[in-house]
Amino acid sequence: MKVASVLIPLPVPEAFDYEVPEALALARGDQVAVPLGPRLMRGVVAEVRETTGSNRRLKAVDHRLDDPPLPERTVDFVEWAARWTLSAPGEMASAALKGLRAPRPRPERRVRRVGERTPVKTTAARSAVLEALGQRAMAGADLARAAGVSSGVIKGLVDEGVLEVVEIEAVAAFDAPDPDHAPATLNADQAAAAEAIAEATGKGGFAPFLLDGVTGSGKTEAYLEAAARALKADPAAQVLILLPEIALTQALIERIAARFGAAPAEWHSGVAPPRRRQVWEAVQSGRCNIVVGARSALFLPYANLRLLVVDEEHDGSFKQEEGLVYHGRDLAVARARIEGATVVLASATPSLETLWNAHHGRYGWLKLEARHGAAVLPEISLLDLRQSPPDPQTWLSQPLREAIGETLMRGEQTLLFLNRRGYAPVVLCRACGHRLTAPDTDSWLVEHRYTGRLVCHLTGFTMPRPKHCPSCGAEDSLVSVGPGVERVEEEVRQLFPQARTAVFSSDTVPDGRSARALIQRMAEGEIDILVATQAAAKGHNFPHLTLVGVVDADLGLRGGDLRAAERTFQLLTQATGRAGRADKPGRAILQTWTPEHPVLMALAAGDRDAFVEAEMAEREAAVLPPYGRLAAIILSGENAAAVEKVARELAGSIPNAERLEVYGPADAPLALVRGRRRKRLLVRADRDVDLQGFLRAWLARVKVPASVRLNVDVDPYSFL
DNA sequence: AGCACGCCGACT
DNA sequence: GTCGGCGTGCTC
Repeated sequence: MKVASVLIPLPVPEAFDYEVPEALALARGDQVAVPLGPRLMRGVVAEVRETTGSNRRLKAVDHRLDDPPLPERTVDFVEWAARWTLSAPGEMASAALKGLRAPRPRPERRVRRVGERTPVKTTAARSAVLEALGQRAMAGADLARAAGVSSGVIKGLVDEGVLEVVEIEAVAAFDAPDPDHAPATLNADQAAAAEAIAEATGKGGFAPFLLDGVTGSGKTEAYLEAAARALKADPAAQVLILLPEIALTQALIERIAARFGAAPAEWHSGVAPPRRRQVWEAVQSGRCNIVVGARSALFLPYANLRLLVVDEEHDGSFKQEEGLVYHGRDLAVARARIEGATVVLASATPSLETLWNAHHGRYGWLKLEARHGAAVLPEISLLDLRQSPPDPQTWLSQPLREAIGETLMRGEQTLLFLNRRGYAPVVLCRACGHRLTAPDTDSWLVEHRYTGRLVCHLTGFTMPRPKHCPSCGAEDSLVSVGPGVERVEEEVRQLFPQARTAVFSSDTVPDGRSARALIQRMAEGEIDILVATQAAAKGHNFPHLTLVGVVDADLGLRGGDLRAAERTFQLLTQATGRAGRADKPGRAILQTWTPEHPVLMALAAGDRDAFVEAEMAEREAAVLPPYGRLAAIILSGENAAAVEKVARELAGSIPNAERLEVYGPADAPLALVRGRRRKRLLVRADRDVDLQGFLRAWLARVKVPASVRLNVDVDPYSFL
């Protein structure tokens, strides 16, 4: 008897076994319908094996589905990713089936002539229709427009049998990219990098690279050239380019279309479901060669994936925190290993993990030193706020104000960077000191003046600004504390009433279209001063921008999170890198209360190596990533006592392990979210410890009631 | 995730 | 006396 292990999209720890009917030939990767309790479910065959009967009565696979099978390597990847992240393999498999939720796009309906048949009654309108149509097949609406008649005329002809409606299956066109369409001219560094990547891809087998080059050094041209060579050597090769944010995809798609004469497939949550099915099927059948997407594109069923690029690899947005918890960059490397493909991690400020791998020779290290085109790094200076403090209730110091004024006089642009949405991050009561928080959540309510409301950035809760303090009832006692981008813009408007200002944050540009519109206005010089959060720090270039002011360079350094320094360095490098061109040198001014901080000193000196060295030394001393590994266990539930109990049981049943410690349980940094109490345990292990094995053994010892949710985050990125 | 079974309040 | 609340448990 044949038995199939089937991955089912449920939070169960393993595949379920089913008997395979004699008549059904099944293979790993096939999609099947299997009975589960009273219903039929979609599943993916993980394994088919011969057995001599079972001690358990198995249900039988119902039938094989029409949908194409997952390639074997895709199943390998899904199973590996589930083991790595300690998540249910079936749920991981269902991430690879996301494109199949929607039906194919509706077939297009067109009308055409039936033979030589003519209408019984000929009218001017009917003649015009037949004239406009000729022997073609046209969409009814187009034909009506072309003939200048109403759609009723066409319908009449169809009813009479003179015209017929034909359905044309909308076969998605994925034009083959032409590697020779418009090659870029590369400098020596770029050419060498492209050559190294292309050579590895041609040879086949797993080959990871760090593509390391400052903004403007032309990383994109280099990896696109490598992709072109890979496609030239093997026209069936597939290339995946991952970006941290959907907002960046459009620009890259246009560059690829220009370079290859054909647009790549786009894959992210904003793509319409029917289109997703087309992309899924085209990727599975190998009809599509280049995919540009967000991290979820990692789960597509590639027929022949040869090259993966993770652009801006340091970016925290690659970490998925909800649902399946995984790091897109790490899984990209794993997928490349499983596919025997080349993977390129590109960044101007690589993550310490990636730098560690490059330093230790695990990744090839491709450096782009030469600055491409005319870009020059801005001159960065630290502005000591202890010496020139801003006036009370303002946030821009005198020297920064003067610099903005000078820039304005020269007709150039200023970017003021503050990574804080809204008007004021905290609202508190002067009478009793109470800080306003969302109900059932431990996070401050942020004041937004554009909408006139208080907003919880964690849960989305909003309320009007109250008249009375909700704690002590005092009237008109609430004050807004600290600056957000809206408040800085208010200050700018008062200082420079003649300047054209705008705010760029996820509140003012909620979608890709409005973001592009604002970026365009900025690029065309219609804005003098842009106040922006990190939403504007990434990947946009503004030719007239010559001054970047960082309002609060200390912001990310507070809080003492593992990656605080690293994130701040990356973010501020990106933000300050926006300024300047060869003919208009830029400068960046960082306002700080701690100019002696090593991160800021390294930034001012433009010395990434110094920063990396200092930060690596600290991580090494504490054996933290990349020298060690971490895993977080978050318990949450509405019943605080039940959460507490599970936390205690977990703490009481830690397996013995060497070179590994468990910290906690402690309240998670946000101990209350949407009424759910949250506790956290943190595991630290040396690099060579089997962390996942330890976690599996540990969690198997404790029974978690349904009222408490347990989330495992292997290699956590943020610590909330 | 569904969908069952299983013990305690407001209704014909 | 029942109908139904969703807490707990199972699905090969």
